[in-house]
Amino acid sequence: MNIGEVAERSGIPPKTIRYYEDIGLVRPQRSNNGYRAFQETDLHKLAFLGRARALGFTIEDCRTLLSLYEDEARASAQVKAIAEEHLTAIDEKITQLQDMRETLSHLVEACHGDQRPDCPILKGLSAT
Amino acid sequence: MNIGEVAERSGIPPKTIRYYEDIGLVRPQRSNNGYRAFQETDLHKLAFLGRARALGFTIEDCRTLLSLYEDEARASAQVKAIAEEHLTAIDEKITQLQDMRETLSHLVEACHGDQRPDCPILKGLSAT
DNA sequence: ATTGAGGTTCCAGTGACTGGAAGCATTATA
DNA sequence: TATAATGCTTCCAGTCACTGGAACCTCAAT
Repeated sequence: MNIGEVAERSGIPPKTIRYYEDIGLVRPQRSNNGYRAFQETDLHKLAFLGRARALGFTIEDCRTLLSLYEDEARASAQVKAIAEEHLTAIDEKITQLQDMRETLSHLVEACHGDQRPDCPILKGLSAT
Repeated sequence: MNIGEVAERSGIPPKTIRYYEDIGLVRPQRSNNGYRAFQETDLHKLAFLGRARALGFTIEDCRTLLSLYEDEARASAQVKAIAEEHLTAIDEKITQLQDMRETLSHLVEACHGDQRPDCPILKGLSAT
C-alpha cells in the first residue's frame, strides 16, 4: 500500500503519517522506487494511533500504549494506569473550561450588545 | 515600575510581559538605563490581558478586546460578538472532552488492571 | 571591591502537526 | 508516443503562547 491508500483507510493524513514515521511511531518498509510500502500491520497501528489520539492521549502516551499493545506479557494495570491518569487530566480540563464558561456567560448575559459603548464584559475584564 | 514589580502585581511572569511587548500588546517606556518603565496604565492593561487569557481568549482576541476597551466610541455589540463566539468555542471543547471522557471511562471501568495482559482498553483502541 | 539580585537581548524548544516548494515516479489522456 | 495530471519524495518554515537558557549589563548592599 502507498501512503495515500493508508491515509484513506486509517483516516490519518499523509503528512501526519510521515510525521509519525519521523518520530518513530511507525516504520514502513520502502519500495524500490523510494515510496513507503505499508503492510496491514502498519495500517492497523495507524488506526490504533488515530483512536488513541482521538481520545486525547499525547503522542508519548500513544507510543507507550502501542508498545504495550505489542507486548504479549504486559500487565493490564500498566495500561489502566495511563488511561486513568489521562482521564484525570481530561476531568481537570473540563472543570477549567466549565469555570471559564460560567464566568464568561454571566458577562455575556449582562451585556446589551448594542451600539452604545457601555459594556459589562470589558468592565469585568478590567475589574480590580 | 520595573518589570519585576509589574509581574508581581499583575500576576504575569516577566518573560510573558516581554513577549507581550514583542507582539505589541503593551508598549512600556524606557528608562535611561534601558529598563522598561511601566506606568499604572500598563499595569492595568496587563491585568486586563491576564483576565482575558484566563477566560481562554486568544492573543488576537485580547488585542481586539484591548483596542475596544480603549475605544470610547466602541459598540458593546462588537465585544459581545467576540465573547459569544468564544463561548461557543468553549462549549464545543467541553462537548468534545465529555465525549472523550465517556468513551475512555467505559474502557477504564472494563479493565481489571491486574498483572494479566488481557485489556479492554487496548482492545477498544485496536477495534475495527 | 565584590557579591547578588534583577534587568537586558537573542536564540532555541515546546506539541502535534500543517503548508509549501522543488523534484522524482507513475498513470491517464490526446 | 508525448504530455499532462496525479501522487510520491524530502526539506524547511510556520503555527500558538509562551518558556528556558546563555551572555551580558545595572543597581543596591555588604
